[in-house]
Amino acid sequence: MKLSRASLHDVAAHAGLSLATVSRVLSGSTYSIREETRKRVEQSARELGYRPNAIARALATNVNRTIGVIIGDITDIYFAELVRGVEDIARSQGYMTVICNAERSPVQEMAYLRALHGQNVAAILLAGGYYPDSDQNQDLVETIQEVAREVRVTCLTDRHIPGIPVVTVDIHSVTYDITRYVIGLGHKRIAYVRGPDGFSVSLDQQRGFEDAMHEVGLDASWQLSGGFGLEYGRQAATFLLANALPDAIIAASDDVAVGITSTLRQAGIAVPGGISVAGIDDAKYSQLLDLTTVRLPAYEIGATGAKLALGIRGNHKTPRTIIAHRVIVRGSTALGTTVGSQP
Amino acid sequence: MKLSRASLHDVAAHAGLSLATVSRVLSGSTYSIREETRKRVEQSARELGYRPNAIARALATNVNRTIGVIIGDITDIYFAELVRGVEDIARSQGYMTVICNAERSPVQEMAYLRALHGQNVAAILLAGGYYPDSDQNQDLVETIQEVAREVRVTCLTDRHIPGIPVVTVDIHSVTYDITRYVIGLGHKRIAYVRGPDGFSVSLDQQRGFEDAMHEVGLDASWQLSGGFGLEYGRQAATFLLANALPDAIIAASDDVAVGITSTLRQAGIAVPGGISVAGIDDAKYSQLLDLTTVRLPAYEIGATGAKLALGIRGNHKTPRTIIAHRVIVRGSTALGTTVGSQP
DNA sequence: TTGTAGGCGTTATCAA
DNA sequence: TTGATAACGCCTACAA
Repeated sequence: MKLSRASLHDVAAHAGLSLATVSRVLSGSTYSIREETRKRVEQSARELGYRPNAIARALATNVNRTIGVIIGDITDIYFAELVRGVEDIARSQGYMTVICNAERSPVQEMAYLRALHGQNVAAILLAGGYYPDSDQNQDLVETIQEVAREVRVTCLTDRHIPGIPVVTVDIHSVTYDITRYVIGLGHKRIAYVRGPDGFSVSLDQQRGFEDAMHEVGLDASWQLSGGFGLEYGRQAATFLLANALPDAIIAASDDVAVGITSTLRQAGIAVPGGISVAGIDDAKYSQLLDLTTVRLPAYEIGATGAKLALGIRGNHKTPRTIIAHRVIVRGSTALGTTVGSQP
Repeated sequence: MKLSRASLHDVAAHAGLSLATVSRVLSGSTYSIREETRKRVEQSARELGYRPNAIARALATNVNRTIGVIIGDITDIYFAELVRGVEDIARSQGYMTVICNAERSPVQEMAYLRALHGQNVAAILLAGGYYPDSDQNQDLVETIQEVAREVRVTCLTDRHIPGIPVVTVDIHSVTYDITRYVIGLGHKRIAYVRGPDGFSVSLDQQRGFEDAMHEVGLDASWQLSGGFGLEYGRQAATFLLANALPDAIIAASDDVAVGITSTLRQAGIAVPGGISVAGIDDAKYSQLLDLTTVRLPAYEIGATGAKLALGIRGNHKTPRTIIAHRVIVRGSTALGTTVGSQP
């Protein structure tokens, strides 16, 4: 019996008061209202089961206490943690968070950007890398700029768009640091399993790896292209097993590292005895699996982005905020044959 | 320079046409419009950078082409897959999906329910179990019923609320089936690591385990309370190692099973040689880790729920839709000592 | 084919 | 302290 929902108008009629008065009571405005009147309004509202219409309210006030987060892949634990960071801050400020899963598609990112803009959200957080050379990237950048003229857009990945603040980890340093650590263990023949081809994060990671290798005069050309999922780890390991094995492998993500490790072990190769393996993320299972990795502060990135966007921190002008990462040394890497360097 | 956004009114003025005509062109209505007029409107809209205001549109039409999903834990891969199912269907029907992460809190579920209701979404999908005996459960049920009078609410877990359709897996059978499978391998001393205490899913699982054990006259009292995360698996395994070890362990989730398995192996216990371990979920890593488990059709549940809610399937009256699960036999379980039964 | 005007549910600005 | 009434931006009979 889908009754049509009671409006302010109905409550006013029921209470024998004006619309304005009822609105003042029910919108929690700090207006002075006679106590008895207030009571009467609340009573009527309750009897009629009144629920404010957020849409109408948003139209009238032109503010919507909602913050939108567009993420690259809901299946990736990195984004899950990032979202939790956003939500905690948003909730503490009385904002609701809506999550949009773009599945790493620029087309969908644009659609969500438009949709959130249309919803008049207070802020939009755009998380996840991009394909700099893709056909749609230019469109996407334009859409971002367009939307950003009317709502605060913050990028939670390292994009360089004038006027759009960025909160991110320094991806180049992440791979640089883990590579240096592995080199420090004495390994020389180090292979690197990349993320998706042409993806911004992959490119930054790759440069980090190469810079670290070149800096000590090692060959950085042993690279396998892949992705961030487990299956790429298995593929890479299978390929290496069928060809030649390195001393150590650095993977684009913990998932990939796990795929590599379990495939190697199934083939009878000890990790770290035979080959050292390191990942990137510090996913929740990594500690348990004793995986050496780099902790990416996903939660903090989300939280900091939300603070920035909501104006609790900085003035949304800070162009680039870097959140610190940290190499986490665990048991999937061990000293190489050549040197006994410090961890 | 936050220009105030161009409205239909502005476009009309710019094009020298009436508001109505412009609206008809820009809202994609199937009205007959002179081609030249249409061109002129589109031109003006482009020049002014017009973007429709979804809020105003929703207010005027009283329809909002968005569907809301409230999930229990964004960190849990089960919900990620479920959300993907919802999104695929929603997108195919031209709906946008917003995800709300309630973190298994009834209070937050209520808040999101209210908020989505206020947003006038086309449908709300409520996924994730609940605490039947918690203080807030009654409030939550009432909120659901209240909201459901005005927007289609569908539960994606086995809740029994009059008038609210349910799409779910038969959880009791899930544990029953995996337990029977493990029993069939010849194991007798079987321990069960539960989900969170008092949680609906845990209770159903537990009954499934107990029924299967009792049916063949085995003792079902070897249970450890826990949760769905990795850490509970490690805790449980640590406890068992310190006390007595069973022949087989059935875990409330794949994460828990992985926690158990790696902890046991680190302690030198072979899996499945020493102890068989089985999980529930069939998470994406389970195949790689060769874990025996039960495949929970999260994606299908999401997709079916969305179809139901959007009226593409059934008439939203089907009270209870069960999606099939399936035991996936892999290498973490092996024949027990007593019997050589069929897999 | 195009235009006029009323309404969607709220808030906010004036008066009273 | 309360009440009219004009926005907010858009859609849609109804008229022209």
